[in-house]
Amino acid sequence: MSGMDKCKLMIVDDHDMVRAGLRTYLMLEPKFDVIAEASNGLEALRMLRNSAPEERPHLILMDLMMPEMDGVEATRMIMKEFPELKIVMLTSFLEDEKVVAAVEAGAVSYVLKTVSAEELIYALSGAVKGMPVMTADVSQALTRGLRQRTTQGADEGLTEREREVLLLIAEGQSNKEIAEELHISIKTVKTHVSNLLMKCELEDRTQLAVLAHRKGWVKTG
Amino acid sequence: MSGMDKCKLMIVDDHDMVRAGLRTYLMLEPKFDVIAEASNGLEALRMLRNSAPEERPHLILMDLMMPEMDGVEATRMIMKEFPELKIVMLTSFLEDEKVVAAVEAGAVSYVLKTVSAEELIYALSGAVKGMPVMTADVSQALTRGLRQRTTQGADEGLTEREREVLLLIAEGQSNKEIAEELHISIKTVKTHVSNLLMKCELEDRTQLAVLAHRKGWVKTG
DNA sequence: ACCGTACTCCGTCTAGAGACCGAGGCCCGC
DNA sequence: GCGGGCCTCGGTCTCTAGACGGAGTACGGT
Repeated sequence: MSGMDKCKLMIVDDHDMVRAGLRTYLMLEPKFDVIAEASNGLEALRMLRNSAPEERPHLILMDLMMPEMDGVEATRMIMKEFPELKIVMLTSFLEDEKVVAAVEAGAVSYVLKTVSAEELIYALSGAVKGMPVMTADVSQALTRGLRQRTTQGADEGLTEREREVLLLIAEGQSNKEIAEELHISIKTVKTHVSNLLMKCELEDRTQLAVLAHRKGWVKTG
Repeated sequence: MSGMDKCKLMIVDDHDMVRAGLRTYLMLEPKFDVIAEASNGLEALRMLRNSAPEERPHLILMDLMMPEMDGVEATRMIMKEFPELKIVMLTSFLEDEKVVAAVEAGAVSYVLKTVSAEELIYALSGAVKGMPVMTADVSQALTRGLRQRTTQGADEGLTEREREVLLLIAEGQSNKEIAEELHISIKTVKTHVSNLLMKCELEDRTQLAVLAHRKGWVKTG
């Protein structure tokens, strides 16, 4: 896009009031034009698919935590179908893993919701050009998260079934309970657990449960 | 306050943009007048203390999660010093424990950030009269949280030593490792673990680890 | 046809977990 | 002094967890 055009924005956040706040923020900068809003990732994706190319936004302000489809997953899918779009991730919390996941998914920038209007506009202006604008704490989280990833990177070598078992372990269930819940024998559960321990390089189920909670793989964590 | 007066509001939230959104929400209803804003509980408390009684707000819209002092703690302290104020808790997440804590601290209502402007104004109008306005999911969370509290309310019947052991279990350590770290014998560790299981009404160390993470008793959780 | 991966199940075996019993030392309040 | 709570340690016992080896099925790619 040329420097004189208006930059078309899409806001994706499940909180009405956050969207309202963003709109007032963006009113300060006339070059940004909010042309669409969605309340979750899936809705955003559908809106993009159902719109003509010239109607699509240039930039998407995407919340990280949303129902239906979260920001990381939505970013991944949107970047696959519409790689020309720039996505800025917006979030309340600064979690190392999430920052890494967002950047890996294709987000240009990662902005905390504590930003002022000026800071946000600065970050968006950079993002339009594909330039990430990160505050010091975000970039620290990014490097910290990457370092953790490489040292204990056993994130996704897990089977679907193994992930199921892991989640149940993280709920505090015994092998017997897991076997009943999944309709398999205890022996099979033990096999899965052994494989999990081997892949994650841990020693017992308690450490698996701790890992799952630390990584945020379990809901009520 | 009489029905004709304007209702003076204070907004407490660490996110600039949420405050901006709330202001635009409240512009729809002229009887509400936002007279003050704070970005955390401590700041709100200080503002109240440094203001004359006639300058103080009638109603406070308080975010739950904030730096410095969170919404529950702030509510507790504000209600102690200014019991005539009504406080509406505002949050992104529906956690049973938090709802109970908020109500116990003295909040009139508990509102999710997903509300629309109309719903928020309705809730605030009720809160002014001291009437809690809860959506179905919030009241469900409240009753669920209260039930959990009574059934497994063994939050603080734990000994100092037991808490130490619990934290190490929540780190994924074995009895032997815990014994070495605390310089006691394995037998003693087993005693503490048994007492923990009895007091928390759980069945094994993995469930203890899960409990500790769920309750947020461990840092990297 | 062959190989690789995922999922399933079986038996055996060892070490740890946890229950249940008891006991001694310590400190504090009655 | 005496009781009670906390921390400590011991023994015995049962059961689960997990390791290890083997094996069958199914599905998909080469």
